Parts: sequence; structure tokens; C-alpha cells
Amino acid sequence: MAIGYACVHIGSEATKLSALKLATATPDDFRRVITQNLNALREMIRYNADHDIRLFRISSDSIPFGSHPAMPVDWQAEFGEALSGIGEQIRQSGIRVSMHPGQYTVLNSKRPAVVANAIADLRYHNAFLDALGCDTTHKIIIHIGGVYADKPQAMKRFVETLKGLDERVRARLVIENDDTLYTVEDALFIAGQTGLPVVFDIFHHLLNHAESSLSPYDWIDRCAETWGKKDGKPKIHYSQPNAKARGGAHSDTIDVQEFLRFYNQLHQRDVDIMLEVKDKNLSAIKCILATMEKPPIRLLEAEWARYKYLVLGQSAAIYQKIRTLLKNKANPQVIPFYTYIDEALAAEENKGEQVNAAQHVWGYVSDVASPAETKQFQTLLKAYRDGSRSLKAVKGFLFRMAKQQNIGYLMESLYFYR
DNA sequence: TTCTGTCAAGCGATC
DNA sequence: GATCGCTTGACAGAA
Repeated sequence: MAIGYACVHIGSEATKLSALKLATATPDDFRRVITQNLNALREMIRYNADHDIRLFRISSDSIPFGSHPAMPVDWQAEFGEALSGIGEQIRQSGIRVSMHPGQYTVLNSKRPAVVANAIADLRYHNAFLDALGCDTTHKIIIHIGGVYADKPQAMKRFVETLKGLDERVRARLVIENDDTLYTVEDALFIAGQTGLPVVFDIFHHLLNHAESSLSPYDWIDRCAETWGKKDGKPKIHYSQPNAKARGGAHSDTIDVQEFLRFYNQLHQRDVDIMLEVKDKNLSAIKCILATMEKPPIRLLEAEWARYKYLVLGQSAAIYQKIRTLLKNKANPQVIPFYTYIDEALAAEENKGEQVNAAQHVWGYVSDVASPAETKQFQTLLKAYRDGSRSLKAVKGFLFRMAKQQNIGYLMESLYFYR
């Protein structure tokens, strides 16, 4: 079973994706952005392999406007070599990738131009995965689309349009239940008509389901039956609601105890779990560690090295508690570790704590800083205390100092990414 | 350097 | 008929 995350990676400069505006971009802008995004993808794959993350969704925006008629660059020709190199890396590390076009890709629209765009977009996604050399177990996940006040007709249009797709594209497609329109039963009905596998999104299911005596686990089994040999292991999407937002918004982080309650009730069902959560790779590692029978202490320590100044800035008391916790090297305590971290991160910003953390971070560069830089730091801290500068400004200054001195340990600290 | 409006695109809900 | 939320980060231009 693999646990993974979607598209974006938190905690490094090298993995940042770039974007551009179609109206103002030159062909060379496209080349620059595509180069940067593929470099970022390479880094993310490397990171995932290093951290035993075997499931990953690749951003549709890796090639910006990849399916747009105005796209001025023949990306398949120009970046074919780079892509096949990344594909090699993916295969060697045994990572399963996927892609997920957004809400604008609507196969069952009543407007022919929208359908044509959707088909072009699916071709783009398939071409991207083909260029990586990934087989059909690396999927493209789509929603069914709109309802147009007549769901049976809308589903029928979906099935008809699907028949006209290239076989290579169709072989990658997976349909997902959504949070407002199409339930998992609808998706399974379409699966029966088309042979497409169904990815079960448990959060969407909670928000949008018909009366039924079946449990989520029953639905996972039903959906698993739609996955054939060429599709690979069944996948599910897992997320938790954002308590601060309404509706279908995803949580900032995965609550590990709640995740484990879900995970344990899977009872060894062999499915891949895609997490949809704002803190991305951080929650993926959290869940992977939490489900390990005997998590190596070094993995927990490596995560702590990245969190520590972020936690210190929120609460020195919790920082100390975690340090004590990690002294027990024989028996790593994953769940208390993350419970403390989540507690710290949920706390309100406290200027005293933040000043303390900033001074700790400053300690890495204070010896080599010029008198002018030292003065600048002190002025900035004072301004932060009296409210005329933001915490972001303080962290921005410290990050520039870390970069200037090339202190890798510091540059990778999550202190700078929140 | 930091802040704010904007960005290719569709659909459905709300007024 | 017009506007907004979905979900999202980064660009572009202004302060």
C-alpha cells in the first residue's frame, strides 16, 4: 500500500512550480517556465523516493497551457529527453504517478467547444505521461462533469463522448465521485457502461451520497472491483474537512489519530491512498510514519530537524516536550510527536515566542553577519515587536541570510515555509 | 520588499 | 442576467 500527496511540495525552493500569463508570455517565457517546472518535478520525485513516498500526483500545470491552441512551444519535441529522464527516475524508484485535470475539463458539456477542449486536455495529460514512459497503471483522474438538470442524459453524454476518445487516452482514465453532483453510485454506474475504474473519494462521499446501507469500506470494495490488471492497484482519495472553512475545503494537515482510525478499519485492503491536504508531503510522511510497525527513529529525527524552529516560534514549551519525547530512541513515539506539532501549529501567533525563535535562527549566521546586517536584524525585530513589521518580513530577512551563507540545514527548515 | 489584483477554462447556486 | 465559490499559487504591477 502506498500513501502519497498531490502536485505541490512544501519545504524547498527547488521544488517550486512556476506559472505565467498567456496574454503576456513569449515562447522563451514558456521554455523558461517548463524547464523550471521539470527541474522541480525531478526534485520532487527524488524527495519522494528518499522518503519512501510511492504515490504522487503530477501537477497539470507542469507544462502551462499544455493543451491550449495558443501554446507556442512544441514541448514534446523540445523537452522529450528531459521527460524520459524523469520517467526513468520514476520507474527506478517504484513511484506511481497520476494526473488530475481540474473543473474546466468537462467531457459531458452541452457545448461542443467545451467538449473539444476537454478532449484536447486529456490528450495533453496522456501525452505527458507517455513522454515519461509511464504505463497505464499511472492514471488520469477526472470528474464526470455537469448535470444540466438531467443527470441520466448527462451521464449518457459522458459515455458517448468517451467512446470517441483515443484508446490510449481511455486506458488511463479513472472517474471520481465528487462532492456535489455525482455520487459513488453514479460513478459505478458509468463504470459499468464504460469499463473505467472508479477512484473512491471518501470525503466527497461524506458530503454527497444517496441513502444506502453500505459503509465507506463497502464502497471501497465495490470500487476496487472496477480496477483491472492494466489499471494497477485500486486507489482512493482521503482528506479531512477544514474546520475553519465551509463545504468541501480540505484541512491544513491530516489529524493522525483520525487517519489511523480510518486506516485500521481498512483491515489490510490493498489500496493506494492519495491524501488531499494543504500541507502535502508533510502529511504524507506523517501518515507513512504512523502506519509503520517500527518507524526508524532517524526518520522522526529528520522530520523534527525541519519542524523545530517552526514549533519553537509557536511554543517553546511544546518544543521542549518534543525534545524530551525524542530522547526515547528505542521506541519512537510517532503519534505523540505529531500531536504536539499540530498543537503548536494551531496556536495563535505570539510575539515573544516568535522573537525567541528568530534569535535562535539568527544564531546560525550572527558570527558571520556584517555589523550592518546585525543592526538590520535588531531593527527588524524591534519593528516586529511594536507591530510595524510582519513576521513574514523577519523570516524573509533570515532566509536571505541563510541563503547568502548557504546553510542548507536552515534553508530546508519549515520555519521559512509557513 | 511587500502587497494586491489577476489569471484559459465550466458549472451550479444565489440573488 | 450578473456574480461568486470551487481551489490554488505565482505572476505583474503598484506602493
